[in-house]
Amino acid sequence: MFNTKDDAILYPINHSCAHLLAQAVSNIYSDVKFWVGPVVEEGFYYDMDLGEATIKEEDFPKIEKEMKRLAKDGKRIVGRKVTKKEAQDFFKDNPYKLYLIDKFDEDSDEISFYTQGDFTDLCRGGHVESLKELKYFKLLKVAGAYWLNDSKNKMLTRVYGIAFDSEEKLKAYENYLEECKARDHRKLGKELDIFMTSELVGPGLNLWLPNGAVIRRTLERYIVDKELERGYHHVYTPVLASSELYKISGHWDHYKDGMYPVMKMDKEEVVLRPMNCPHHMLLFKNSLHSYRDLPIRIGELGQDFRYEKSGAVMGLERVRGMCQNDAHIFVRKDQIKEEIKGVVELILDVYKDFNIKNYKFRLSLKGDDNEKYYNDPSMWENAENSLREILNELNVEYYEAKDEAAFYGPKLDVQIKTALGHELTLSTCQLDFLLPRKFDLYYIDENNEKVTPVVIHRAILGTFERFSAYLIEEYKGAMPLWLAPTQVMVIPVHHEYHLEYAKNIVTELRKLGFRTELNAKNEKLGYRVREANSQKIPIQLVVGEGEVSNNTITLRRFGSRNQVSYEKNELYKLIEIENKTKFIYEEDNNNN
RNA sequence: GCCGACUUAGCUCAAUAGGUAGAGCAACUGAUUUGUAAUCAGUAGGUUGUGGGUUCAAGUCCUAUAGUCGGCACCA
Repeated sequence: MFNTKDDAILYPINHSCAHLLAQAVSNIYSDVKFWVGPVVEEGFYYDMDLGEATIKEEDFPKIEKEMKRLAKDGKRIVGRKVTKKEAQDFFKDNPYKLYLIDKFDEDSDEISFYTQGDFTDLCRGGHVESLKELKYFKLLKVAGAYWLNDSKNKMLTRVYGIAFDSEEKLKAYENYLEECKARDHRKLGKELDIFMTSELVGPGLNLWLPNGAVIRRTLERYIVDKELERGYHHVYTPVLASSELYKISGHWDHYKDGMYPVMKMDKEEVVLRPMNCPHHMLLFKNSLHSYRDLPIRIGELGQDFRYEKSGAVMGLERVRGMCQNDAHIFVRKDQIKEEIKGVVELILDVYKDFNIKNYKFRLSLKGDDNEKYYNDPSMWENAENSLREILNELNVEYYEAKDEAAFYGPKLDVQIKTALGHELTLSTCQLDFLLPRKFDLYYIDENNEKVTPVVIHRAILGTFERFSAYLIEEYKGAMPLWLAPTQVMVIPVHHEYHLEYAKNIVTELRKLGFRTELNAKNEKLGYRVREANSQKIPIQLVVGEGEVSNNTITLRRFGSRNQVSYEKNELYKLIEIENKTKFIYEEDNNNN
């Protein structure tokens, strides 16, 4: 919607604006050493080493004013080629630029400078003609960012901004930011009483309030039923295990720091489990399997704990206590393709029910770091090629990403973007040749030989925490009927005269399985309708004199001002069908 | 974890320059007797995240600590 990076018009504007920002900063602050200032999907940023100085958000007006002044002055932005020597001389006091220049060959003819007035930057170009064209821009935020994206390096100051070619677009962007904020699941989660946290419990450990519990329970029932339909077998395993289990699996070496510390008792040493795979490996090992038994699909709504870094914790999106919609599928090599197809089908099927459309399949491949990935090149090649082959056969669109695999194998991840623009993995399907070996798993093949199975790790809803967060943001808190915490609110026009009739409706609807509440407060009807709307209750039933005498109900939906009267049973049937079809509401901008 | 900011009533927010905390909503009580997005009045509600410090005086300044937020790094 606001992609500045791939927009032919906005790219140069944002790129030049990054230079303008740097120029303004260099005029205000002394001894600033600049790193780079690229255009990103939403705007641009510039990274700089300010020495002892800091830039705060309250400094933005001052910097913006200087940017405006420079822009008004309207210097031309002029590019020219320079030699490596020339570049090195010019930036001799800037180790960051020298690092960049160093990457060029001695006789490179690709080094260029861009100059506007008294400010010159090393840059490969892509600018507007003159600073005059930069009129509609805004600085957005300031943050720290490690040089070269490496936490071992110095942290530089990064200032983000965005620029447009018209006032309207800038306004539209500001509105869009407001809209995004309104969708934030943390805000809605508080307003709609979905979840809470407490310092007495701890960061990243969420408490699901009754409304959130309904959403979660509905998701749990839904996905377990879907999986049972597809031949999964669900299990329960403990959230604790001996630390030995993770030493065998290899997780200990890779993720020790991300695990809650060991609890020591007399002779035992246990940890909170960070994932369910090892437990499921043991389940497989519990009995002897014939090649005829495979695939074996073991599912669990597994509660896990990970000690996420304090800066990473975020609402229900990144948490320390989570419940995974997990499963491990034990297959023969010849079944891999079929089974992964089944998983992808399930994902697509589920996404349809939730009306999830903005997702991308990502083939997550290993990187070059041998510490990070299990060292067995042929295993990796095999696994990565299998996944790629399957994706091509399935004819689903996907992109490949290096250095995104698990330590034990490549993944097929489904990536989504949250209301606040974070890219996250919602679903995942991982191919693993390693853990079965580590646990000495085997089945007996047709020649009576022991053969190691392959494991497919998969999570469709990912974690209930993250999936709920995503749904809340997608639906703007207005859950479709089948997921709504309170599905029906019955409102008698008069809190005494029509109470009996209203109560009967509540009883009848509850018998039909609807989560129904009564609002018979001594308040005006308008007030109680307003309450139902601010709680985003999908079905609001008003009954008064007319309804009582005709045995009817007047239906009002969340986000709509229409009122329609129905014969009682007719209405019950209508909403029963709607509940089953997982009806998705149309967007309505009049919602609160 | 790192850089920066923030934290005042259940919620959303006020409190000029340091002068002893205030409003709306919600809650409670009463009046009102309601036909589709706020009926009226009253009552109660706070060791200003927590611990130190400066000062005659701290919500306001300093310091430590916790939590939250924005990024970065991380994400099995």
